[in-house]
Amino acid sequence: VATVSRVLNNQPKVSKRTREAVHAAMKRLGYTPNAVARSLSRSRTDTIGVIFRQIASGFYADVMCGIEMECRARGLHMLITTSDRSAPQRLYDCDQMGEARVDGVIVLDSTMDRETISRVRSFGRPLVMIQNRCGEASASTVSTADEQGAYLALKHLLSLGYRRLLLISGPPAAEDSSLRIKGCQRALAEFQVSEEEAAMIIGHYSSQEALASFREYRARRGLPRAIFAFNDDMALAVMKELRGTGVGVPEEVAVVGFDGLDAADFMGLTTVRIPMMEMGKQAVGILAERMADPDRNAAHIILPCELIVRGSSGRGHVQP
Amino acid sequence: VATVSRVLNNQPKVSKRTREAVHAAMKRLGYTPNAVARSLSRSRTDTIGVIFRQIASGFYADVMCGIEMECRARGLHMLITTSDRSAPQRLYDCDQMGEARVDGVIVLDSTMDRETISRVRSFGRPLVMIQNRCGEASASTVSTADEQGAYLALKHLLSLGYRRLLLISGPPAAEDSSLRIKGCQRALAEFQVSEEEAAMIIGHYSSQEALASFREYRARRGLPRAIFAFNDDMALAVMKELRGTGVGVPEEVAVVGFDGLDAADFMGLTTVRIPMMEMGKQAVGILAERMADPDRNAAHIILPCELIVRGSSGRGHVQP
DNA sequence: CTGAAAGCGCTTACAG
DNA sequence: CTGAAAGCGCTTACAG
Repeated sequence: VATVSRVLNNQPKVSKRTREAVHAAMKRLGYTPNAVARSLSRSRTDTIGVIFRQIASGFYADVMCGIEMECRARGLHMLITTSDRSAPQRLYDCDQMGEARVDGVIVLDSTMDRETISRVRSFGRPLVMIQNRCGEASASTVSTADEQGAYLALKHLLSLGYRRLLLISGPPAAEDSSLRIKGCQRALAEFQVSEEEAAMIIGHYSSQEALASFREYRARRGLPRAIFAFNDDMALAVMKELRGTGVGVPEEVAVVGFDGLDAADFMGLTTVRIPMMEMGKQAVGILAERMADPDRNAAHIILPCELIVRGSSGRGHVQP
Repeated sequence: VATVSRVLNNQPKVSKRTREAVHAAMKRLGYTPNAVARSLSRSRTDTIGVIFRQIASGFYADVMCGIEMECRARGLHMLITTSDRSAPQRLYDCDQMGEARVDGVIVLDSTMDRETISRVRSFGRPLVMIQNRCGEASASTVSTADEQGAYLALKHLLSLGYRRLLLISGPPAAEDSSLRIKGCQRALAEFQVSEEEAAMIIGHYSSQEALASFREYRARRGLPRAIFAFNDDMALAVMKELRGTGVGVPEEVAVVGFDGLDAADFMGLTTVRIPMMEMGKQAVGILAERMADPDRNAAHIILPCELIVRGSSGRGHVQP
């Protein structure tokens, strides 16, 4: 038994002869190692837990794709769960993940609450947070240059001459959303445009909520000249709403999004592209390093993002 | 130890007093059950393996969402892997899943090869295949009314008066694609339109491959009057190509897809909507039943699909 | 109703 | 280089 184990783990101290004999017997008997037993004795599962806000959304799916690729490359399993649920359910799901003894966790939910995070911390395993650190100093993070991306997007709109801007933000507590707001403020300052020229409504990164807020805003204040939504889902929903109500995009209202989904490409939406797959890969990379060496310091990776200009932002406002 | 186990599993033969004492001690010590050990002794992991063709694609992501929801509802973990890889890599990934001792497997890849499937069968666990049974008589299946859906789609185009049709199919070996071809043939027969009026190119369910085939077809034979692509990804790619080259959709070429992605809604693409989440849920449902009772017969579920008419198919060809 | 004991299938010092 | 033995943390008959 011990020798078989050594052969399976490619340990050096086995004679060529027995090694071959073992391989032959394994083939003959159709033997498959039992990873559960291995996990128990090694107290290591080679499995990472991934907590997403939701699955069926372009952004999360793309990041997950990167995570999956890198897991495969490193021989890791992935256990996934979704966090867009009621608080008790979410805590329960996290506990389940903890009981499964994952070796590390990736959280991808910029709206994640503190309680859930602290539950995840209680696993005592390395944690990597994507897009939001939730104030967890000891967690590693992978994010994108949110401030800069938003700055570029708003600068783009401002330099085309648009004023009367409308920003559609994420949830107030989301770190990436706050950073994007900062980027917008920087652009406004640079163009010496007062912040009154840029109204803001909260869209919670949800196309439905963004749409509801937008309709309300529109009823009260009329149409803005340009809209910058902090993700593509919201931008696309608003763009569809505008066109559906006979408003020309970009002729009457210019629209810019954030993320770089395929759907944005299809729809000709100007956006800020985040390297989603790369984020997923990097997250697995730094997680695996901390799993191998738990004393390693938390790493913080910030990936660049890029403004992609398409039709929805138009060629600029004709100055009077 | 035994008593603690009984408490954790809510077994009846425990006095209220000890039960409470155990709970108190658990809380005090911050005890978390070790699911790995439980799996080893029960030889059951409460985990299902899910093999997708790819993750970052609307169709798969939506089905996965349904799978995840149902897994949560039933207390199952899910281990996922992607099958859109080289054959050796794919086999290796499946072996890894087998070693992890999943209790059951869901395969969602209508292009899956026989060898991989037989490897998955060798786990000796229940298997549910979504959209394609790959000739595995003993596997349960969940699919949609492919023949009927395609029939409705083509009938829609034919009844609008379009002729000179172009079908863009999936891979020849994919069962759902074959069924859709049958549905198209039925519609053609019903309209007494010869099959020459409906050319077919193979798009392999891939927007890139479909686009390449389409360009080649167009160069050789010119534009058709209407296109029916067997999934939305291909339909959207072709629609974008047409508009990008100055061809009006639907004025010059009508386009219809299949799947019912959100992107199709955004783009105003007429399509056949498949209940993707429901497919995922049902797949977990019948898998869990077979996990509980392995002698149960294979189940075969066929969910309805529905034609959603939007702008891309137009109001019909003006008869000369 | 409760506890001691064997067993799930590995890994890993420990002898030989 | 190889095998016997203990141990990973549960579950489950088996006694009491």
